[in-house]
Amino acid sequence: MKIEEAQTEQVIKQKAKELFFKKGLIKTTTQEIADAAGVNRALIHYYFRSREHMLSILLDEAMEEKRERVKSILSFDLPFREKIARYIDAIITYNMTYPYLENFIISETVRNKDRTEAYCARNQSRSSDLIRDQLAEEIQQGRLAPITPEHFLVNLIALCNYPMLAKPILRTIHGMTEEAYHEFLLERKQVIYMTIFKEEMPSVS
Amino acid sequence: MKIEEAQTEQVIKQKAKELFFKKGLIKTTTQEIADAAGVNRALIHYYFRSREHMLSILLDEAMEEKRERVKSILSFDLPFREKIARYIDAIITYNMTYPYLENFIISETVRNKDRTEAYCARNQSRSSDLIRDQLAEEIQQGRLAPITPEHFLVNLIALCNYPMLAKPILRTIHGMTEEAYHEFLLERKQVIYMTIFKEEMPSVS
DNA sequence: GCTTGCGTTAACAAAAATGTTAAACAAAAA
DNA sequence: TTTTTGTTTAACATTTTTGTTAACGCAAGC
Repeated sequence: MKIEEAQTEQVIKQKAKELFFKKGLIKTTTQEIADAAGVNRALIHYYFRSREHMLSILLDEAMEEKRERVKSILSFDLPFREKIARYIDAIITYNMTYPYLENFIISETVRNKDRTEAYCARNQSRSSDLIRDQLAEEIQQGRLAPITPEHFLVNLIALCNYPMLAKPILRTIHGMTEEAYHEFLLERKQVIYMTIFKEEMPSVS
Repeated sequence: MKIEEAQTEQVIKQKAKELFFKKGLIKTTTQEIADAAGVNRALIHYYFRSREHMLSILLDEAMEEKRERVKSILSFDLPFREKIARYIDAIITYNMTYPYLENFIISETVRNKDRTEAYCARNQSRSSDLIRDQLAEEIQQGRLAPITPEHFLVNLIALCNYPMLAKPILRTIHGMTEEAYHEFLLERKQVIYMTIFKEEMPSVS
C-alpha cells in the first residue's frame, strides 16, 4: 500500500518481536508474522531472506540491547552493593518487558552454538572482570563470604532470570494468579539482594 | 525383526529420551528417532500414535521421575540444613544425567499450559508446604533472614537449575572448556549451600 | 509521457515432516 | 496345518511451512 513509507521492515520486526519475545510463541510461522504485521508473507523474505535469518537478526538485536542496558551498570563508578542493586533491578525490569526473551536466548544458544560464539566474541569485556576487584574487596573486608566472580554472577543471574524462565510452571505450582506472580517477581528484587548480602536493599531511585 | 521381543517400545522411548533430554536436540524428527532406534518410522505411530503424544509421554515420565527423586528428599525426617544439602545434591546430580531435560520442561510448559496444570494437579503436596515449618523455625531462631517458603524454594531451584539451562552461553561467556564447566557445576553444590546458609556445606555421604 | 526501480502481491514450487494403509511376516494357538 | 494375532514394513497421502517468481503499481526523475 506504500502508506507507511519504508516502514514496513520495522513493522515486521516489531510485530515479530512481540510474538516471539513478549508472547513466547516460539513456533510462530512466517505467515503468522505477516498477518500480525498486515503484510504479504513474501515481504518477509524480501526484507529478511529467510525465517531463520530474520530470527537471527531479531535475537542479535535483542541480546545486544539487553546486554547494553544491563551490563553497562557494572561499569558505572558506584559502590559495589549499589551497583548490584541496580543490576538486579535492571534485569528484572527488562525481563518483565520481554518475558520470553530469555527463553529464546537459551533455546537458540542450545540449538546453535555458532551464534553463541559470535555473540561472545563481539562482547569485549567479561562481566566477571567488571566486578572482580570490588568483589575481592568486599570479601577481604569480611563483608561477604568468599566466592569467585563467576559463581557470584551466575548466582545473581540465576536468581533474576530463572523465575521468568520457569514462570508457567512456578506460577502453577505455587497456585498464583498472573497478578500475584507479577507481585512475586517485583518482591524478588528485595529477596535477591537480601539473599546475597543479608541486608535490606537500599531503595533505588 | 522381532529379535528383541516386545522391547521395541522401550527401545524407542530410550533412544528418544537420549536425543531429547541428553543431547538437547529439540527438533528431532520422528524419522531420526526411528533411525536411532533402528526401526521403521511407522512403528512410532503404532506405539505412540503421534509425535506429540510420544513427547507428552516421555516428558510426563521424566518429570515424574525427577520429582520423585528430588522432592521426596524434602519429606525425609532430617534436620533442615541437611535436607537442603541433599536437595541441592540431588537436583544437580540429576541435571548432569539429563542435561537438557529442564530445557524441555520449560519450553513445553511455556508452549502447553494444559500439560503444566495436569502435572501440578497430579502433584499432591506443594514443595513449599514440605519446608514451611522447618524454615519458619530457622528464621525464628535467627539462623536465617526472613523469607517466604516460596521465595526460598525459587532461590534454591534457580541456583541449581539455571547453570544447566544456560550452559552453552555461560560456558562461552566464561571461556570454559566442557570439563571446566563440569567442575564448575560440581563446585556449585558448595557455593549454593554457602550462598543460602553462609556456612560450609556438611559433606553428604 | 516514458521509464526506471522499489515495494508489493498472488500464485506457484518445493521441501520437510507427519500420519495412514495394506500387505508381509512371524510366532503362538487351535 | 491352518488360523489368528500382534508386529513390522514400504509405499502412499496429507499437511504444514518455507521459499521463489513473475507481474503489477506507484512515485521520482528524465
